[in-house]
Amino acid sequence: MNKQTSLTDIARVANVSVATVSYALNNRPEVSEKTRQRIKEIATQMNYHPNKAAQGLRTHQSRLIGMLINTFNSIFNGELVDDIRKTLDHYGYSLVVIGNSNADLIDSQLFDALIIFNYTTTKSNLTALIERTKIPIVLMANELDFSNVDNIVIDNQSAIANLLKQYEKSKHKKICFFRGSRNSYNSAKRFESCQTYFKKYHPEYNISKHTFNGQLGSAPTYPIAKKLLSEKKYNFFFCLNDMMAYGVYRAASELHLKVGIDFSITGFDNAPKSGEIYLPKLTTADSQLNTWSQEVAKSLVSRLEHPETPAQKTIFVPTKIVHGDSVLYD
Amino acid sequence: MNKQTSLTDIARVANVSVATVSYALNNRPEVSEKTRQRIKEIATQMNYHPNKAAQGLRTHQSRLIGMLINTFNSIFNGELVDDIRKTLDHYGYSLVVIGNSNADLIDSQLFDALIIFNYTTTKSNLTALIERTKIPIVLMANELDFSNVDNIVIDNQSAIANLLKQYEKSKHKKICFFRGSRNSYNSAKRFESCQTYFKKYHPEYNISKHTFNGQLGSAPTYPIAKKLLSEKKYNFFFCLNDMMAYGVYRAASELHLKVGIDFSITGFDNAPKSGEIYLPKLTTADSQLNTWSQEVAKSLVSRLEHPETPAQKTIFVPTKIVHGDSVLYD
DNA sequence: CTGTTAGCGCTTTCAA
DNA sequence: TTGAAAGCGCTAACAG
Repeated sequence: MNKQTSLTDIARVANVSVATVSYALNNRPEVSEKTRQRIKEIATQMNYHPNKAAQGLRTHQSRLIGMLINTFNSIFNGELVDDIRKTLDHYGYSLVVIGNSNADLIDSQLFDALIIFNYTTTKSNLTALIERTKIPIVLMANELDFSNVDNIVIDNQSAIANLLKQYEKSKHKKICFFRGSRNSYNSAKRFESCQTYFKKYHPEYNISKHTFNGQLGSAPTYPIAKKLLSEKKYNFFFCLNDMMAYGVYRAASELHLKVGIDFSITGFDNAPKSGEIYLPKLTTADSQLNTWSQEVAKSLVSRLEHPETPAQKTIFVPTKIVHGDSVLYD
Repeated sequence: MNKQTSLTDIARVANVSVATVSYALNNRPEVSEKTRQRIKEIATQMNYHPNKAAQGLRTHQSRLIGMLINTFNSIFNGELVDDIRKTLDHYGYSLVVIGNSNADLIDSQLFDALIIFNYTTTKSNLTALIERTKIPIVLMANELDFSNVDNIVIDNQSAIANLLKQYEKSKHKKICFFRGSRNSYNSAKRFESCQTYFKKYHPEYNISKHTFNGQLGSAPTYPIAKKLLSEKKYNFFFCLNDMMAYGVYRAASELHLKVGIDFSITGFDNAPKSGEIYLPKLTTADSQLNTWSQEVAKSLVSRLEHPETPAQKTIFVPTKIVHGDSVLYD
């Protein structure tokens, strides 16, 4: 483990001061083009790479953005993370993802900003974390009111409204709901929106009595769906995410029931990876990952580059209905 | 963004020197128990958290272990990452995951060690990266010979041998293979093992002629499988991972063919999350994530704590056959 | 245009 | 048992 080359090493070889080397490598105008070239060459030859710790200590910024996630497993949306990473990269920031119990890293002044994604903890833990962390924060599945946090979340409410429009237009009227756990922000929000809608337009129908917990997964949904489908009590399955919808698909396939004919079904998320082998195509709401990741990156970068920029509080990322053939219309 | 408290701040308040504060907080014997307590209390009160950059600069170690991955999407095994993270955590190291194009972070002396997982690049890129990086490295899907790298990989060969034993015992003899791309280390290794086996035991059967590219996914596999199943040319589907096997399942279901009766099939990985809704249970090889992650963490920690420990070159993590009902025996 | 120097926050040697 | 001080590698203010 022989030492990495440092600025001092280069300075010695180039016969200049460390300052000059620093200027040269940071492309600052203080140095002549000739020296710059010479120093850059030497640096490359000596395989120089700046020491991030030293830079960070000196400048009080790391250009590192931390993303805190619960688990690398689970409902974790990789494409979204990739998108955010790329956008931040473009602005010269690096995304580093850390798990749950490494949250203490955040306190060690390693990150310039923070993205909290898919991170479930008690509200008080999260609040405490935010309160002692003064850097810009984006919450992607929460709505909390702090001066340094932007909440950038899916517009669940309008998406649900659009999805329920499909229900209104459908021939199938006996509706039931599949939701996930109560402490999933998105599942809770979506269900709330359903309730509000039904209280307003179909007050006679108490949807809580027709709601099942599919735990946001196809596996837990499948047996429930199989039972419900055989009983023929429902013919519209309103699923609060796609995975659960595919659990229903599977059950239907085994019962030789035709999706979009014998019954209707909608999902949420437009997660093609999981469902591309299912036919017919599912009618669902696309979370527009691209817009979402752009907003997240933009929020952080602008607050980082212009510290006076205030957090914008809550941004609702629009969704788009993707029309499949899983709903039978009137 | 008012400044974080530093050792100096605490020293001032406690009326001691920074050295004493450092001793106290690092639980070193040089300081009296009384002062230690007093200082610790003050530190907590002042919400002190050590600055990692400063620590790292001074000690030349960060206790940060970087994991380099290709994409956060794809064939990325979250459970495995979680396991590694937990084990490292237990030894006092934090895992941070970074994507593809942020590989330059590695050169910035931020990490004490490196895990390269699921990272596809040209061999020369990877080699160059390893050569200029002097810290301990674990490769999880590659076999490269460098003094600072351990290759800790699935024992594909013995797994394939065990899987092919199922084929030998099966009633179904018309075998075909589903593999992924050639630059997937695991897919390549597995296919190689199949070839070696057939050359030895069934030299008359040239398996390349009966091999299809399912791109390691169920979606690309599905249409190919549907065609093959209808043609009835094959009745044993040997899939180099589970996802492709589920593509075949789906095709079979649509053709009303019974898995384990009309034809046999095996997988690889034992990825329950993806397949738990498929019946009957797939016969596959379990990659024993737990053993794997332990080995990875142990290798790094021991090399970190005892720098004289040499890399052990290649460790093959054993697999275990999981018997399902997808093979019809004689 | 180039060099000298202070100092970021921390650990650790050496002296008291 | 405590403190003074050096220095990790870097940036930037200031002097020349």
